[in-house]
Amino acid sequence: MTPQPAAPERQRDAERTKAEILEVAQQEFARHGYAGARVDEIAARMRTTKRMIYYYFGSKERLYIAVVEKAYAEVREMERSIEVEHLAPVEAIRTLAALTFDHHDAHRDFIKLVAIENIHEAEHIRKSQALANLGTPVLDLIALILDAGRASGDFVTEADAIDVHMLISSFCFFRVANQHTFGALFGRDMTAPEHRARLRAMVGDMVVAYLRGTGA
Amino acid sequence: MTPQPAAPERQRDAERTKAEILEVAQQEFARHGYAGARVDEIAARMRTTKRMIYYYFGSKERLYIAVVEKAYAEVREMERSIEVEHLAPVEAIRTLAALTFDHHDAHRDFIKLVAIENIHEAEHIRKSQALANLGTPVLDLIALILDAGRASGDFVTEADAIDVHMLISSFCFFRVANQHTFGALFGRDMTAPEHRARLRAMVGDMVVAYLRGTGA
DNA sequence: TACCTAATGTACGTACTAGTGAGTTACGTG
DNA sequence: CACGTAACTCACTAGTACGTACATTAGGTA
Repeated sequence: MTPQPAAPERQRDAERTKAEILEVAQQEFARHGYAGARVDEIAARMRTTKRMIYYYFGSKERLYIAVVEKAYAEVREMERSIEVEHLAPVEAIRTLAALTFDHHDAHRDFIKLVAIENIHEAEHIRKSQALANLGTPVLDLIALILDAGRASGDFVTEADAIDVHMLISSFCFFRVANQHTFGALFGRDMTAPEHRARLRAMVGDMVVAYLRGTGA
Repeated sequence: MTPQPAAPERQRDAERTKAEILEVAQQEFARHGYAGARVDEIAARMRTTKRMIYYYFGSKERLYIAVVEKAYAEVREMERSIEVEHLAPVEAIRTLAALTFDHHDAHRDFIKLVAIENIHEAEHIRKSQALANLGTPVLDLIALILDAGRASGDFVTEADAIDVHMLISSFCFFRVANQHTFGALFGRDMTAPEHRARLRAMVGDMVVAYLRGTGA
């Protein structure tokens, strides 16, 4: 982030235009779903025109895939920045749960894109080479914590890293993704500050209790 | 289900036609989302015509709302049939978790409709009078189990019925709703028989461990 | 400075899609 | 069996949405 002293401010800047398209497209797709999103609407909300969307991305579908790829890349970037190796197993897993919670809380558009992609049975991300090669750093991290926890005797569980990731993700994802129907049917806004704080602690308690093996 | 001896087999039957429209529409909406669903496609998959959809439901949106109302009504019906009052608290909650798991497993279209409705921020179910009055029998049931569990000393938790419902639902919902992206990214099919059985047990272990309060 | 090309704007075409107008037929009722 | 109405068919329209042909310009380079 070196501050350019008097930015060039080119009128024509491919990178800026592409980035702006992706950002607006992400909002549009997240708000309306793939079929409900309007290419014209994306164009109208920018300083560029619809022509540029097709110039850079070729089609609505390829634009959508680019949006999803970018969103996933950001998640992986965040996962890679997690540092919990210096913590004891119980604290490490609790911290990981809290960070996952915070990440879901902060990236509503990403959550919606994942939900949309699942409605289409992941047909788009399966087409994406970029996503297949992203790797899953968080799984390695969880595996390390689980091994340490079993060695120290804190954890008594047969669950593997994928299970634990699923356990944490399901809680965090559901709270954000289903907030609207849940709120409408049960009269509770899971994203309101008081519930947010309580549920953030709850996901840690839940996963630790489970890993300690007292539910069997 | 009294078997009619030589069914009347009317050529014109409003109820049958309406029911068929709802069934096909449920599939179409679940598969493609609200915007992606095609009224013409729904009509093409039936013995009736598109005109009848408008004759009975008025608009694509009102048809969609009718589909969602019917799906939710079936869930509530199932919830009302749960009988666990004769069980000890730990077994009661474990049974409830397993039944919830089975229900999510068996109603994929419903799961997708809920996901779709959340993408649209529940704007449709908020319009529905029928859904506001459905009630939530499962919450009363959980409240009873929680009280019994606290009285018996099995449960040491501050969580209320809505929290516990959310805990169980999030796990069961995520496994089905996110199976496609999860499978594509982590290479594990959470709906494959071996994982299905394992995860079914896991949701019970998880909620019991949490309620016993050993995670704090 | 002349030139070339990436980047951009304008206007339009084609196909689709929700919704409808108007006419037709089954079927319960008196 | 006549009749009225609910149930149904067919053909059509108006508007929309993705995508593109063509014209234009900025800005780097020789």
